[in-house]
Amino acid sequence: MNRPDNVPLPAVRRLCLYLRQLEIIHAADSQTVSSKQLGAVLGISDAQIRKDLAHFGQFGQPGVGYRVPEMVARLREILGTDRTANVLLMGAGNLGRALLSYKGFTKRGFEIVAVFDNHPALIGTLLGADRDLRVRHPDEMPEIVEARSIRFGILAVPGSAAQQATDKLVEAGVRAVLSFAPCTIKVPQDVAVSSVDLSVQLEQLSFQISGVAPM
Amino acid sequence: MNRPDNVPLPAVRRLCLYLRQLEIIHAADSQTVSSKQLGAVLGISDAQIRKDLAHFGQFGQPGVGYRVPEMVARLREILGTDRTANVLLMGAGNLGRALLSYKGFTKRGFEIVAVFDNHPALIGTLLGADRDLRVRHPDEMPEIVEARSIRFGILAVPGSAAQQATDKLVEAGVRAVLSFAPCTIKVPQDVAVSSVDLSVQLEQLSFQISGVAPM
DNA sequence: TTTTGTGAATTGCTTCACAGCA
DNA sequence: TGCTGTGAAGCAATTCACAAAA
Repeated sequence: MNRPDNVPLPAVRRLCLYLRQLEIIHAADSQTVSSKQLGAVLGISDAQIRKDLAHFGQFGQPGVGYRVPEMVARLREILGTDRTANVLLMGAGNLGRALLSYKGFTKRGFEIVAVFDNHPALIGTLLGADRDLRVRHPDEMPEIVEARSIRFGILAVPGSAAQQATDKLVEAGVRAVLSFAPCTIKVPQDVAVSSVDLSVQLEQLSFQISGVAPM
Repeated sequence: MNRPDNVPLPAVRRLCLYLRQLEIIHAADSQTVSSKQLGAVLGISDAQIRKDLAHFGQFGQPGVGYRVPEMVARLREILGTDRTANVLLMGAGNLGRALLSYKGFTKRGFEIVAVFDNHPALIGTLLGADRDLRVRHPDEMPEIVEARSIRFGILAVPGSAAQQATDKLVEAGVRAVLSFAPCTIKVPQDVAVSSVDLSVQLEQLSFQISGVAPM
């Protein structure tokens, strides 16, 4: 596939948004869309969209726009989500269990197929909508990762356990970690990390609204 | 307070990380820290840290570094988290309930003090660690927002209900929205939004690890 | 006419490098 | 010496503007 090495990370983030919106547009039976239309919905300039797509070659037809079904397929291919990926969950606390019952993952090609937790009381319990996932001891991780070709790990453990849990994931062969831990975690260069710290999100918002209108 | 208007958003994000790390350092009883030390832990250059802080005036002492307790206080003031803020939760499904039991918010100065949901079966039920929060009908929102001076709203509803719910929040007087809905939401210019789409996070990671090592 | 794809211009962010201070 | 604060330089990302295609 035509995969340039220097795609800005902000552009990648936007490509995900394009795909999300195009799937909505596709469901509404529109066959084509222009960069201007797409940008209007997402709050992004049309030029920005064209530049982002230009990293991956020709997409649209001048005077017409982009053919929606083709573009959905192309974006999925680019993002590597054209087939379902197996995901593991580390941490079966409140947040972990909520993520398990979150249907959005499956809908977009990610399926949680294994759950791990250090807590003895949790190991062996059955989770998931169909109670079909047994919580496993982290020592089983390498075996399961190999057997089910798992590349993604979701980290939903307390900050105090985050680095140790991450090391386990990496050692087991996971290639990408989505972390909800409220701390920085260290990984080897070839492992990708995305950190979602919910408090940090609120703090950013706090800054944005402070000083504008006093309270 | 000394609040410049042109602070880059990436810088604000990093300020939150500095605060988080400084609190950890403070708990470990270190009294001072240099930009170099802090940067090493967070994977950020020392110059970057000094530039970010420079937006808000003088912080440190040449030859010594930054005094940790002072800097924690100053960053909290800058971010507007020097006192606890009341937060409302819209949506009492799986994700919403997990967020309710998440202790990280309280720890960092955000407290969920009201829960709303459209679903009749949920209204009136008691949630939270102490079962002290009654799920309310969204029509009660303006009154509660006013009474409890709520500026933050967490949106944990399905995508299909997201825009309508957002409009309710904004109408009720909420100034900042942390959305978990898998779609773009429209708000007036003076309302801040931060969108955490979990699938988009995984898709970004998917792109990052695709094409590096084949699968 | 509409809309893409793209070099050029611009804006914004990060890194560099060093004067000044402890 | 060690470290901050900061102008200058360099780099990256976005926007502009227009030739080419439908």
